Amino acid sequence: MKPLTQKTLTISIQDYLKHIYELTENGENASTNALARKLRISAPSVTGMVQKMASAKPALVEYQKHQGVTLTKEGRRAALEVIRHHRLLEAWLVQTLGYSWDEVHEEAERLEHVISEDFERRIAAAMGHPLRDPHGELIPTADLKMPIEDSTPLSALRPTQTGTIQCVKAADTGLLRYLESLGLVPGAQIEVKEYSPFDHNLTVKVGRKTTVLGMNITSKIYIEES
Amino acid sequence: MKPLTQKTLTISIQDYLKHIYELTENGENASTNALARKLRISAPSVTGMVQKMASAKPALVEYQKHQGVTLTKEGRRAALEVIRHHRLLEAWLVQTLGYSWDEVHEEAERLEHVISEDFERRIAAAMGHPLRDPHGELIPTADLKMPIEDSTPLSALRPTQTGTIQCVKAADTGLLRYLESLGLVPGAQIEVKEYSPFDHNLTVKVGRKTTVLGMNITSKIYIEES
DNA sequence: AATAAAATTTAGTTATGCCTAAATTATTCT
DNA sequence: AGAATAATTTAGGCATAACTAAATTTTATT
Ligand SMILES: [Mn+2]
Ligand SMILES: [Mn+2]
Ligand SMILES: [Mn+2]
Ligand SMILES: [Mn+2]
Repeated sequence: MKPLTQKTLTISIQDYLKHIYELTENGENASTNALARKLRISAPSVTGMVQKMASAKPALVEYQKHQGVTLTKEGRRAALEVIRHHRLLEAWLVQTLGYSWDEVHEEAERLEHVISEDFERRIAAAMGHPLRDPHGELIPTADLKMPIEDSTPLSALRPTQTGTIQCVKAADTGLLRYLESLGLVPGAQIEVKEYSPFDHNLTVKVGRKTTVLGMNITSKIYIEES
Repeated sequence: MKPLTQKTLTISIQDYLKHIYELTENGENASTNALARKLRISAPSVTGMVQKMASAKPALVEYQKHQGVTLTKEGRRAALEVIRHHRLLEAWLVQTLGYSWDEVHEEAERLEHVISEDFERRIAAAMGHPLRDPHGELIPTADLKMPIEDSTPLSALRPTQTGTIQCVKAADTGLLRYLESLGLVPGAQIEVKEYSPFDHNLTVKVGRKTTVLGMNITSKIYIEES
C-alpha cells in the first residue's frame, strides 16, 4: 500500500541524501571526498553509492565523474523528508521529554529513518506545526518546501551591529553546552562590540556577559539584524 | 563507550530474540519452522541465524539440531529489553500522541530497535512507570524482570464466572477494532453466560452487550477472575 | 610542458541477512 | 520394519553497504 512515488529508501541512502543536501545548500560542492568526510565513510564507498543513486529508477542525484553530485527533484524531496523528520523530532524531544538542545541530535539521527508519516503528522500537530527546531533551524513544511532563511552569520557582523540569534548550526554536544552557558541560544539579543582583524575574533555582548568568539563559532551562529 | 555486556545487537537478531521469547514463554517449542512462520522468513534462513546466535561470543540461545532453541540468560535479557521498549512505546504513543490501541503495534515495531536507554527512561518516567501496555500486557521492569501475570484465558472460563479483562494478546488491527467495538478492552467487566461444547463458543456479557465468541478470540483475552 | 600532489575511481574483499533447491534427518502411517 | 511425509539443514546465490590497495584522472606547481 506504499505509494510508488515514495519507494522506501534505505537508511544509508537517506543519510547520503541529507548530507548532500546540507553540502549543496551551503554552496559547497558535494564532491566524493567532501561526502566521505561528512558521512565518515571511505571515498571509494561513496563513489559506489552515488553511482547507484544516480542510476536508480527515479534518479536521486545527478553525477558527473570527478564533479560530485547534485540532487534531482526526487532526491531533494527525499532529503527534505528526512530533514523534516529530524527537526520535528528534535523539537518534540525537547518539548515533551525534557531533552536539552545538546542531547537531541543523536537520538533524532536514529529515529528520523523509522517514524511513519502518521507519526510525523501527529507530533507536528501536537506542537502546533513549529517553524524551527531547538537550534533554530527551519523545518521543511509538510509539503516539503524549505522556508527561506533570512538571517546572516554572526561572523559577517561588525561593531555596533545588533540582532537576535535566530539559529545555531551545530550538533556537537560540547559546543552547544558551551554556547548555552554563554547565553548564546536562539532568541538571545546580542551586540557586536569589537572586531579583531586577522584572527576575525568578535567581542559580543549577550545580556550582561561579554565574550570574545572566534570564527569557528561566529560562523555557526545566525543573526536576524535589528 | 558502550558497555561490553550490552554490545549492540542487530535489528534482525533483536527480532529473533523477541519471537523466541514469545514462543517459549507460551510453552511452545521454538523450532526452526515455528520461528520461520512467526518471523515470515524462510526456514533455511532461520537455521543460519540461530546457529549464529548460538555461537555468538556470549551465546544468545542454546541450539540443538532438530530441537529448536531456548534463550540463554543473555538472550533472555536482550529479549526483555526489546519487549520493554515495545510496550513502553505503545503506551507512550497512546498516551501522548492519541494513537488508538490498534495503531500502535506497527510503529512500536520499528521504534523499539532504535531508541536509546535514555529515551526509554524518559518515557517510562513521564508515564509514571506504567505496569502494562495499551493491550494490558505486562511491561518488563527497568532491571529486565518480567512481572508475573496471574490472569487466565477467557477460553478457560465457564458460565456464571465473572471477571475483569486484564489483557488482550493480539496485534491485528482488524481484530482489535472489532474487540473495542464490543467493549472488550482491558478493564471491562465480563460475565460468562453460556458455553457451547464442541465449538467451544462462549456467550459473554460485557456492559449491556452480549456476544458469542469463538476460541480464536477467547484464547486471546485474559481475565482476572472476581 | 613536465612533474608532483590531490582527488577520484576501479578492482577485489568482507559481513549481514536474506533466498531457493536439494539433501538429510525425524516422525508418522501402513 | 519399511515407506511416505514432514521438518530441518546444507549448499550455493544474491543484494546491500561497507572496506583496502592500486590505478587513474584532475589540478597545482615549478
Ligand atoms: Mn540535529
Ligand atoms: Mn515524512
Ligand atoms: Mn505490540
Ligand atoms: Mn532498554
